[in-house]
Amino acid sequence: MSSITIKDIAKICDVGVTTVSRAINNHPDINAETKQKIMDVIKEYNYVPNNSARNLKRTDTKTIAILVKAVDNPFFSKMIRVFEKNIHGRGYNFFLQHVDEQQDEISVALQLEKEKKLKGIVFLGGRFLNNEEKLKMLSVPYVLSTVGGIKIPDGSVGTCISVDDRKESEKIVDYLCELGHKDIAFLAAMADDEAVGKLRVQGYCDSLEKHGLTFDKDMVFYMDEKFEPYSMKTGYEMAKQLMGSGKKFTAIVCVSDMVAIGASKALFERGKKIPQDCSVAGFDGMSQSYYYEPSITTIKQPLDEMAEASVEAIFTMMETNKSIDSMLFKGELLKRKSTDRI
Amino acid sequence: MSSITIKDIAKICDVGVTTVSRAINNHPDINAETKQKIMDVIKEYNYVPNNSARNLKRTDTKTIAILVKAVDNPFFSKMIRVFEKNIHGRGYNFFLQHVDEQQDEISVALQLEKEKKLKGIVFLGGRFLNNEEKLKMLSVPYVLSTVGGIKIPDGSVGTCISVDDRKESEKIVDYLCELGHKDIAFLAAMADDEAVGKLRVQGYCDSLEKHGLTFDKDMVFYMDEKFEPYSMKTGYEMAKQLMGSGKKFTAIVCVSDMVAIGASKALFERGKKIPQDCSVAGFDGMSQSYYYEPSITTIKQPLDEMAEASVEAIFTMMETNKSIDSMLFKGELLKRKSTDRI
DNA sequence: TTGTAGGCGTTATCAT
DNA sequence: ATGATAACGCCTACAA
Repeated sequence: MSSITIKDIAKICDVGVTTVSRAINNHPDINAETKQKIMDVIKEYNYVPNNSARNLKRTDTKTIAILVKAVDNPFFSKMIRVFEKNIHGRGYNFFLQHVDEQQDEISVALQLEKEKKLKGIVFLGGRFLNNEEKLKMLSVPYVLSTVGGIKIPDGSVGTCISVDDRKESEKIVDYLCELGHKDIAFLAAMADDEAVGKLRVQGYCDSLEKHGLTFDKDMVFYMDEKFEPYSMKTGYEMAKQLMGSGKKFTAIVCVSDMVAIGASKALFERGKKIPQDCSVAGFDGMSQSYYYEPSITTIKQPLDEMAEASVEAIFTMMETNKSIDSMLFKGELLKRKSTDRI
Repeated sequence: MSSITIKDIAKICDVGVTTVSRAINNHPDINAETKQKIMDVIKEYNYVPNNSARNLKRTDTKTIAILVKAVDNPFFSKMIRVFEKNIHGRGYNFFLQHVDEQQDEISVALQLEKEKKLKGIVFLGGRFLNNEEKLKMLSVPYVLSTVGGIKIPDGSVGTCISVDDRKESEKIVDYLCELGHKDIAFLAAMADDEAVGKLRVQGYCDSLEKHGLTFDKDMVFYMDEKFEPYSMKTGYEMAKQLMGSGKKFTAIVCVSDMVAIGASKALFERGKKIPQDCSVAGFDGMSQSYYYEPSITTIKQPLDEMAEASVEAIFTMMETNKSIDSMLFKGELLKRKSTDRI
């Protein structure tokens, strides 16, 4: 049952293992004929080199890992394509690894770093707050992509790339204010979300203040742990809570497009019309927001740019071995049908 | 720069490498104190065992790989959770690997099988038609999950698990017929999709025939390669094509919920009302179909059951080393607002 | 152009 | 309970 190895191939071809290795790895100094013969035998016997053995021995791997937290974030799949293109374009391989909700992404990275002899790591999403100690343990450069506000600890090489959550959140609330809304509810992330969640609420506050509106903490609703975060379901539940609260509101700003869709459903169920009875805004700029009826006003995150910048950053850091300043990207306000003058 | 190894730990603790290995792997015959001391040192030095070396040496790994084609299929993420629960519940580890559109999933599996010493493989989605030769090369049992109609070649151990695409497609078209529709368009998968795509079209035909309606090939629209398959965009484009064709239709059945959402958008753009002017039906039963306005009539695939059956099957095959008959699951017709009497 | 031998970091075997 | 040592499968000096 033990499967075929390079030695077996060597024996069959009546050559040394080195020669087989050369054939496999496209080394230059090998006779074309012998190489052909070896490749034929390899194909015939379905020989597949053992990657563990390779990784163990190899030194210069030219591979970058992308660790994705929460696979089901449709948001990320577009970025991954950009990563792929750009990384391959530079002659590197990349390796996509999913990190599930319970796993700690840094621990996974630490393992992979050794196992695959990585040159760099891109984290797509994830929680890094209060994790400086662990980040410091990473011995290769890393990018926290779509993650803002993390301080890169001295002694490690990394950077953060994200949209300017606070400013963009302010921007979309500004828009609603300009449309004449004064009672604007906010459907936020989990109460303990210190990163994205908090920043977007702050932007909301910034805008209210700027427009002379008073912030009412009861107009902010936080996700319940028991629903999937950022999901339609959670938006639906929050909107029901809002409506049940008796608070008066003419607009709802949501922490994500999916939440906005869920909230809209709750409004429709109560017989409300969007935007006539209530305006609804999202955040992220996912294609769902366009296809929904009515199309949803949102902030489009510049995913392509951010992905490109991430690759750029990781390669720069791999060369210089020095951290780069964090980058904040601007979003784009997409004015659509779900919002209107009051 | 070379990182710390088991030998270093052994030296620091003044014990043999074997003892350290025992500590790491929770072997029974080791003194509790020495074990504690070793674990402390490991923590202090942030030692992480090299997985490549482990995999190389290990024999009994108790791990199953799940290869997912097209991560961004939101459809799969729910199943993955079920897999996780059930596999861990049986004391096995599992490893999630993403396979991108260009990669050949069987080749990836072949590599992983060796690299990770896998005991079994679950393929989630993917194309396997005319790939019997390659499937045969797999030396561990496998399940093709959400994939129907593939013949498991002799000489390998595997099975297929999927919804009964043909029957369920027939079922939803039946429902539209019962509502009085006679001009039913079908937005299908790619023309060359011999699996899911073809089966669902067949179900459509079955139903038409049963109801004494004549099949009109011009009422079937296939996805264009240039759009992302099964996406809202592709549904949108197909619906526009349909409307541009001049064909009369009172209902549209779509190959997926996402396609249905895209198609709905196109209808709305032309000022059509759903379901008053046109009924729309999807397939899959994704939560999106519920949250959309109007909620979309669809066939709900029993994802949980299918995932559980997949795990059940892989473990059974790992024990018996014999293939299992393919399984077809029934879906559930969810009657919602997007469809109505003509 | 080709082959031999040693070692990558770990675990398994066999002593002690 | 613990340790020395030989694999695991591959790559890479170095030698021929």
